[in-house]
Amino acid sequence: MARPPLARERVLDAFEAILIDEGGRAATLDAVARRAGVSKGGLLYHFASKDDLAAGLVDRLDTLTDADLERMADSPEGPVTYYIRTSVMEDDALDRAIVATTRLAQGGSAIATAGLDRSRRRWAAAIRPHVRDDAALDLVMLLSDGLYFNNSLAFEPGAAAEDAADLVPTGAGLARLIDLVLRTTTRAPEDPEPASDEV
Amino acid sequence: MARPPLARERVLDAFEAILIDEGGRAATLDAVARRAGVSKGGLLYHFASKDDLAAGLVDRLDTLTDADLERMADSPEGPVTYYIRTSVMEDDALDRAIVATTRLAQGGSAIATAGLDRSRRRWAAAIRPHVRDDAALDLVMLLSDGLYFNNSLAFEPGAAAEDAADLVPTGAGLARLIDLVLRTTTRAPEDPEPASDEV
DNA sequence: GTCTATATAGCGATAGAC
DNA sequence: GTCTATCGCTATATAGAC
Repeated sequence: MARPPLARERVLDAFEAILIDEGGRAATLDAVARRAGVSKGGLLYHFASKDDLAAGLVDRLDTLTDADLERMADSPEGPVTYYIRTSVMEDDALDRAIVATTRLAQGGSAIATAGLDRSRRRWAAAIRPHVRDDAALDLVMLLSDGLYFNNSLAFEPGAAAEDAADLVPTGAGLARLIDLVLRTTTRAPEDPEPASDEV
Repeated sequence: MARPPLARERVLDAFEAILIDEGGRAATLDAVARRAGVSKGGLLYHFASKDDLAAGLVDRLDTLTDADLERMADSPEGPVTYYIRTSVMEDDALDRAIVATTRLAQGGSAIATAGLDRSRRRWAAAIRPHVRDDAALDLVMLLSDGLYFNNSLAFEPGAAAEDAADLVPTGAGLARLIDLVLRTTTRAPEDPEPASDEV
């Protein structure tokens, strides 16, 4: 680890913050440097190009994913509950890295797309042993993706924070949703033979 | 409707295509005009500004949402199955409009964010009567969002089309997922829920 | 390691011919 | 209704002083 230069982290924080608060188009080198309290030249000393800045954000996502996988494995509530519960935007370091990287990916950054894909596969692999079958795994993963998708839209400049409240379940609503998912994905099915014929 | 000028539609198609294929940053007026086979001046006759171009895309999304709500209401498989099934990217007009608008929203376009939010609320209102409770509605909506999120990432330049295949269920896997969701959301619960009093 | 100044190119938008 | 030409601005990136 050998803690990286502080200015470098501050630049990365600023990049992340602008991506989240104002969207991908606003995240210019000028804007990032200003927010980080350095000059553009100072920024470019730490990150040689904008692509390098994106790579730095993806590195941060990888590191935070490592830590989250450990926390998830140790979680007393179980990996499924932990994963869904922590998929609502709580503005912690991991949430911010995910939303910021998503913004980059949607702008067209290949490295951001690959980084998101990599983290997602690691979470899926860790969760798989704790759910009934592949359909159940799909359900859990997609639900989490949906939560991030909505939270990320809710944080856009066009959306009032109050309006977002009823888009995504929080508190008791989230608890009921998790309960629903747990019943659906972790237990053996009550009716062992679905025998559905429609597609 | 009084069919709009063809060139206008071609420009909108090109805008959509570039957003989907190359991401938000690549969707410049020059690139859109080139792909549509018109000059930049020609483009700007139909859409006075880039914001106006975004507004045109959102209008298209609204219109396609109208049509989809009708199809969903008439669907013999039922609204829930219809909604989930059609949430995988099939490259039809509605899918393309949604993914393209999502790219714009993540770039920071307030009008795109508002448009997505509006369509999502209309779908939610149409589905609500067909599921058990609000938690079930959340599940269905978030699952659909998750499918779009993944499909939109899979279409990014950084992701090979083959790799995307195992990210999102298709065919039989999708059928099993829908079956799982239907059992979870549409039937009366085996254990009758204690009437909860919040929300 | 951080700054200012500057080069270069690309972007959105306008003007005006046809 | 579509074109070419061009303006003014902003973006990324470089050079070189401190």
